[in-house]
Amino acid sequence: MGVKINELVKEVKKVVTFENLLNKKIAIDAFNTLYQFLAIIRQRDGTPLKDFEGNITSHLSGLFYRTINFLENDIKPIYVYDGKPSSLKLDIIKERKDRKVEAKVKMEEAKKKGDIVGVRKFAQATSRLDSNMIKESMDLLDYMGIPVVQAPSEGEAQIAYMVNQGDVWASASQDYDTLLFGAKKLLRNFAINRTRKVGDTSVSLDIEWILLPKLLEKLDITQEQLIEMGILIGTDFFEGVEGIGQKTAFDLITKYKSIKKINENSLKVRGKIIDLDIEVIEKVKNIFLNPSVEKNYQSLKWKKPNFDKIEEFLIGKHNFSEGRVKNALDRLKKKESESMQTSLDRFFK
DNA sequence: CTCCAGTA
DNA sequence: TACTGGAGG
Repeated sequence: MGVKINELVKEVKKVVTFENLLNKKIAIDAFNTLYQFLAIIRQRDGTPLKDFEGNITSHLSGLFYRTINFLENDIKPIYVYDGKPSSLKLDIIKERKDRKVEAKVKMEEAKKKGDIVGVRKFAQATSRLDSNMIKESMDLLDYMGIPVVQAPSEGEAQIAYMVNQGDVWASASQDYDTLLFGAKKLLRNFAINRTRKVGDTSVSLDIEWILLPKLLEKLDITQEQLIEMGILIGTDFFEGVEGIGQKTAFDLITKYKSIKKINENSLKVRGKIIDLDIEVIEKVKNIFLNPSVEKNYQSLKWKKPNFDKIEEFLIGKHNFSEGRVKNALDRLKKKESESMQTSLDRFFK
C-alpha cells in the first residue's frame, strides 16, 4: 500500500517527460511494479495472462515490454527487490493475505451473479506474487542485461540509499515510502506516457517528479516530522490512527511538532484520545531513519541482452507470441547498432 | 499495462 | 499520421 500523502505532495510535484530522463539511472521498486502488472494485465473477465501450463505471465509481459521501452529511450533501469520484511510489517502482511482470501470469495460470488465488473475488481485484489514468479522476473531481467539489486529488507530503503549515494538518479515507485526513507528524488507513473480511459473520458498520466527537499521546505517540516506524519496516517509498519488522514496529520505535526507532544496534549480524534505507545513509535521511526540496507551492492552494469535466452524463455517456455517478442527485440537490436555507430563516430572525431 | 491492426 | 479498442498468454 504505502503511506498516503498524495494531497501534501500535490503542490511540489512536477511533470517530466521521457526526454528529461535521457541516460538517467532509475531504481525501480520491483515488487511494487510486478504487483501493478499482476493486478492490471488481465482479460475482461479478470483472468491474468497464462502460458499453456497455467502459469501466470502477466508480470513477465509487463516487465518485458516496459523495460524495452526504457532501453529504447536511453533510460537505465535497475530493479530493486524486497528482502526479508521487518517484524513490524508482519501484521500488515497477514491482513493483506486475509483480504486476498476475502476477495477470492467475493469474486466467486460475483461470478455466480454474473457481475462482470465485480469479478474483475475482486480478481485484481487477489493478485499474489509467489517465489517462482519473483525468481522468473529476475531471470528475465538477467537475460535482458538489466542490473538487479537484492535488498536485505525493504526495497524502498535500499533505493533511498542508492539515490542518496548518487549511484542512481531517482527512485521509481507508485508508493511514497522512499520519501520517508529519505530518497531525494521520486518518480511516479514511470512508464511511457499513455492516455488511459476513465469512464468515457481519456486522461493522460504524466510522469511525476518529486524532490524531497522541496516537499519538506513547502510543508515546513523536518524529515523526522514527515516520518511522524506518515506514522499518524499509517504506513506498512504501523496502522496509523483512526480518523487521522493527511490533512489532520499535517495540521497536528505543524501545531505540536511531534507525536510525543501530541500525546502529552491528550488530543481527541473521533472522541478518542490520541495515546500512542512511544516505544513502538520509536521502533517504526528507526526503520525509516536507520533501515537495513546493502551498502556493497554490485556495481550497476547494463550488459548486452542475451536475445536467444529471452526468446527461449518467453516464446519457448511461456508461450509469448513470437512476432511480438521478436518485434520488441528488433527495436533493441536497432538501438544497439545506433549506439555502436555513435561511439564509432565519436572515435573517429 | 502495452501492442497492434483497423479506422478516419 | 493519430487514435481506438480488443487481444496478449
